[in-house]
Amino acid sequence: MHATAAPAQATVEETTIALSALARHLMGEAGRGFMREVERLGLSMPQVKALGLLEEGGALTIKAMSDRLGLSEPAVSRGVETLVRRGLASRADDPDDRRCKRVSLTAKGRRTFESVSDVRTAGFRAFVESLEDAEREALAAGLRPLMQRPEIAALVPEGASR
Amino acid sequence: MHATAAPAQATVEETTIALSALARHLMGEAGRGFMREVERLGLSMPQVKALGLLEEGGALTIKAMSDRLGLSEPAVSRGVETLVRRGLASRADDPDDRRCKRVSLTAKGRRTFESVSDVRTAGFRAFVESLEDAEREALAAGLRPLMQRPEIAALVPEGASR
DNA sequence: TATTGTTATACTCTATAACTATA
DNA sequence: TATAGTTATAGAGTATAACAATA
Repeated sequence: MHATAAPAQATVEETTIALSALARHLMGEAGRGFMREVERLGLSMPQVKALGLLEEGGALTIKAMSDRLGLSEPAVSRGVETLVRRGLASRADDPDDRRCKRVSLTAKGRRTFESVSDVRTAGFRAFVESLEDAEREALAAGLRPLMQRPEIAALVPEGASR
Repeated sequence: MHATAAPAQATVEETTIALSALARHLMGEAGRGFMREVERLGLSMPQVKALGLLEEGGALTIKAMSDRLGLSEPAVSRGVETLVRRGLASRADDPDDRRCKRVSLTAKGRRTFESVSDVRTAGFRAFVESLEDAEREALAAGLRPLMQRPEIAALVPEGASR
């Protein structure tokens, strides 16, 4: 055992435990309002995921959605059918490959996803607002370096940093 | 607008945005292995939640589980039946009120939940290990004050801090 | 022949309603 | 009369298999 190895290892475990506890708290607390909103809109979780996928992804094929959602093609086909029937998505023939259908979000679908997404963000905001100034400042300082990572920065919604 | 209000408000929004992005990253990344383990064990999400409830809660009635899981009593009754059949939970008559059944975790059920829980923690640990030393130190410093909050400290598993 | 999407079928999970047994 | 739990039934969502259209 090296003296220099101990602190880093301790920080890994300490940070893992703290991060786990925080994540569980956020999922439980902020997730409640999220699930209520999803239910209020009469959506299922896979449908919400599909809307989120389409919101970032553009015009996707059933196959592409099936791969990224981890659902069978028939399940996606039927799910998309439901979204189209409710006016949240639209289906168009692909001119380049007529076997494919291209699924896109309608304006209503986009609004619906944003509504769900806003409720989730509001849950996180409520948590942040519940913190003491010192706690919030410390948390902000701890998160700031992580936001430089592209894989995390990519998850910031478009107009959020304005 | 007061000059002192602006920084705090800015920190709330900045922190909310960063926390949202981190939470989404963790749910997506660490959640993947979690879902794989749940599937590998042939469990559904409500079953996992039920195991978690029983793990902390002790001997619960169907009614109590129904309330806390947000599921109907018949759904819980059948779900528990499945857990009992698989040897993960046990059902006993309540001697004080013979209308009630008391549901508890078996040793196998406890091991099963810990297995699922460990995979989730491992996902968080992998993220923490992926960080640079400076990032990890900063995150640890940012989380430390939050761990003083009882509602978050309560979510730390029993033997985790040893 | 291979691939995309849909339809056919069966299974699981859920909720509401009706029922049994206790209180 | 009210409550805890189960059973009956129906609806939503899923997967596998079989099929149609296109490449």
